[in-house]
Amino acid sequence: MSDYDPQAIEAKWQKRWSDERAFEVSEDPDRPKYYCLVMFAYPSGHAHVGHVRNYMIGDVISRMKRMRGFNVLHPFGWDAFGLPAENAAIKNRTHPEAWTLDNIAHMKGQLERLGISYAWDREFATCESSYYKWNQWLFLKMFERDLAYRRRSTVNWCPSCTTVLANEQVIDGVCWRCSAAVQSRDLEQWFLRITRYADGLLDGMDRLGEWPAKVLTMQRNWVGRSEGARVRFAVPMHSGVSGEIEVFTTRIDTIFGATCVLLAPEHSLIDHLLTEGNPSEKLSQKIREFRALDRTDRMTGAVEKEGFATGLSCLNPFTGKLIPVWVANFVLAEYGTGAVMAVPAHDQRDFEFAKKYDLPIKVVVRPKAREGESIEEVPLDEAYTGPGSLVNSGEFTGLSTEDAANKLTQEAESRRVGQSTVQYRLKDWGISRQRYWGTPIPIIHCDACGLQPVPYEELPVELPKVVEFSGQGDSPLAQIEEFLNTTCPSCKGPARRETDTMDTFVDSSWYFYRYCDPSNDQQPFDPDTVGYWGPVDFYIGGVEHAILHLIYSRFFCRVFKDLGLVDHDEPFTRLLTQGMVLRNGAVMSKSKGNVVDPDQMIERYGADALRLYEMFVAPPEKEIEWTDSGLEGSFRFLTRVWRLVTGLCDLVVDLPEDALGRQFDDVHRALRRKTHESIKRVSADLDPRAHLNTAISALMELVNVVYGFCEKQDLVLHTSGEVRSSQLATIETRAVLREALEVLVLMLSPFAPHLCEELWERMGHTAGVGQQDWPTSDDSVAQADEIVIPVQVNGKLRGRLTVPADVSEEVLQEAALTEETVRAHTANKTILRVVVVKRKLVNIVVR
RNA sequence: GCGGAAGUGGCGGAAUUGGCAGACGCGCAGGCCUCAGGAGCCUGUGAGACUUAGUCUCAUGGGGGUUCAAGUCCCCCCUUCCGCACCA
Repeated sequence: MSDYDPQAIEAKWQKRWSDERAFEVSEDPDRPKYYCLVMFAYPSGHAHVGHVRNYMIGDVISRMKRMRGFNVLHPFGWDAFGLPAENAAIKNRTHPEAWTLDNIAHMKGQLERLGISYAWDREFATCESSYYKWNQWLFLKMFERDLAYRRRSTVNWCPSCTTVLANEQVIDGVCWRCSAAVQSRDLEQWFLRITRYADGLLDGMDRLGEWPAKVLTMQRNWVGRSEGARVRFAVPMHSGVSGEIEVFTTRIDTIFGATCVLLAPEHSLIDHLLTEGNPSEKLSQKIREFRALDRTDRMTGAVEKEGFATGLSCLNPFTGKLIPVWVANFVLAEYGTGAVMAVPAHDQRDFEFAKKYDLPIKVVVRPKAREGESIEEVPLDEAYTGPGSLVNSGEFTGLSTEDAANKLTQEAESRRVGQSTVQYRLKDWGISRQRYWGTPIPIIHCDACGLQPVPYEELPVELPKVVEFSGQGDSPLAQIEEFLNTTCPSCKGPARRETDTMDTFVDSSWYFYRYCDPSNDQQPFDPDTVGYWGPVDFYIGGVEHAILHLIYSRFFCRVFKDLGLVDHDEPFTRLLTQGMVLRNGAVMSKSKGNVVDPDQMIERYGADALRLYEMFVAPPEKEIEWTDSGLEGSFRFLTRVWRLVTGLCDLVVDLPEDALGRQFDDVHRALRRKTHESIKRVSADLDPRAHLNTAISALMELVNVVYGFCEKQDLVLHTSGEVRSSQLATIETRAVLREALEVLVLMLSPFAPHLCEELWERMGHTAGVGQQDWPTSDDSVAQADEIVIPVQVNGKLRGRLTVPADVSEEVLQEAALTEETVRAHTANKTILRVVVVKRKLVNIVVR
């Protein structure tokens, strides 16, 4: 009866919460809202303690915020579309849906055993047609606004997943999911025009002060805005080819030093040269070689810089001189115009290239530091890329690089040979996936009418229940005649459905809005409802989504805003990226065999101990190494709490309400002080700092102090938790104990909710601990009457003084100078100075 | 290569603004209680020295500096992790 039995307690309270629908919420304009969200789960099969950590952080914050009077939305759901389900289906001859639903059922059970305070009635899975219907709806809205479009282009192809990937899903040249090397393919694909919002995504970051700086930096790099100019170089007829080459440059100020133009191997002029010109066999050969180079090796500089003269020349519009046109393997077709002007003297890559092929190097910028020098005579051993003033630049000579850039751009514009422009690294988001288990793209291909949107009233385009998954051939949907063949909504003639499905990141880009209004069948969500709950106040998830999911969601937020469905600018006000849980130094994974199963831990120590351990071991952002002994320690602490409270609860019930108004002696005052000090510390640690680990250590200190107090009061706690000499306890003792224990249980409850509900009930309360107000500290109680002041001599600690808290500086100084050890160090020395910092320390400077 | 973050006992980690370094926990050691302890409770636990109830010295990756005072601020270096990486 009196032993801490987490299994019994946890089952009891989980049932009660569920019966009472304790965490369901509705809009309440009279209370401040708080939307606390953890990234929803991919139903891979089993949750491990790494996932659990993410959910725990959200639960602690949610429970704490509820006690602080907020109307807290804390939902959960499933990112249920995706390849693993399809692969499992192929392997096990089952259906992706069956596999997915089984996994959801299992994982939901695991989460329920952790006692997380989710509003379960808002749960949904993205594979439900009631959800993905709105993906399709949104796609059509985007199609109407030219935000969704179809285009043939070179795309990332994962040979292992047999599908296309977005740029964001290629990490260091390999597939983000399966790590297979990504290949290039030329395909017709659907894209979402995220680039339209490039500047908005950048500007919005100014408002994301509560995001980790690291994530913002990553997003900024990803968008990769750079200002510069496009300049056209005319190509006079040569071997049957002429035209012009447009280059992108951020250094138009160096254009007088451009001694060569470099083309990407895929540049259209090269195509012309190959088809209409008569290139030498050697040149054709080189171009083929360059084009065959591994895409990512080329992008990352892993291949040596190489080039070959095309035989063509072009006219530098500013010098009026003809310069050679080369094809170079390091020029990227995807970026800018696929052509660059090479300025060897002021760009390190061009410098190396020029050295290698003996191209002229013409200095056009003189560094500030070398004003007046005749720099042309000094041989360069590297490019000078810094600012300075122009030389050898015609009428622009003498201008600063900054002024020159402006003037040259104006000049280029007025002469119609170029214009200023902004270039981004960000590319439109390719969302076509040649797979089955995803949202069908609601488009119909008609030979007569072209691309036709599926009419809104025909949504959703349901995913057909396919039986066979071979893993062979192209899109599985293309093999299903009943799905494929349809009629054109416009001409009613025979037509074919689009057979690609959407990237699952579409699903996750707006699910947080759907939670606000999960069963709306008229629109994705009601704008007023999202107006109440949104944006998400606190978002918790892994840093691996720093650019993927988080940038897509910010994009969708802007689209929804343009559609008039949301009124905020950013979807997630505060972001916390939690650290991973490692075992033996590695991320937990089935293949490594180092997965820690939460169910086993719950069975041995209970969910509360598991929760507490994962929150205590390190700050939430840090990765942690799993240790069983740490979990045992947390269990031991909870047992200590259990014994303390159950052992004393007879003493603390049935006390007069005004018991705390009495006069207390030093020992009692000390406990009260600790209690109120703890309220301050724990409150500040949780909100706003989210330092959950130090909040727990403050609670542990409080428990230690209460144990010490009991010992002083001769209240001997048995192992079994019974108090031996309860009859000796005075009203005063009981009053301060009650205060301490109530505060303890209240503040521990976000971490160990089951235990605390049970203890709270045993302390004689009828309403649940989660419905209580968060305790407030009384500064007059927290204030110590006496404080300990360290005394230093020449910065070294030499003694401590116990003085009244309100001691004057003069008295403090006097006391410090007469302290015994201090005097030993000041004897026979000259006191130069005494630094007195009020309530902090005294430092005596002697010589 | 460029940028960022970090480096504190045997271990995980504490230390708002520069103000007692090592909170809290793990581990370890001793004691109490026990038939027993791998339960519980109490105590100790950075290193070293000495004239060992105490006192002193050293100590926050290394080296300099600023300051009455530095884990915290500045400069240089080392290591680790993360991000970017031919973006013209």
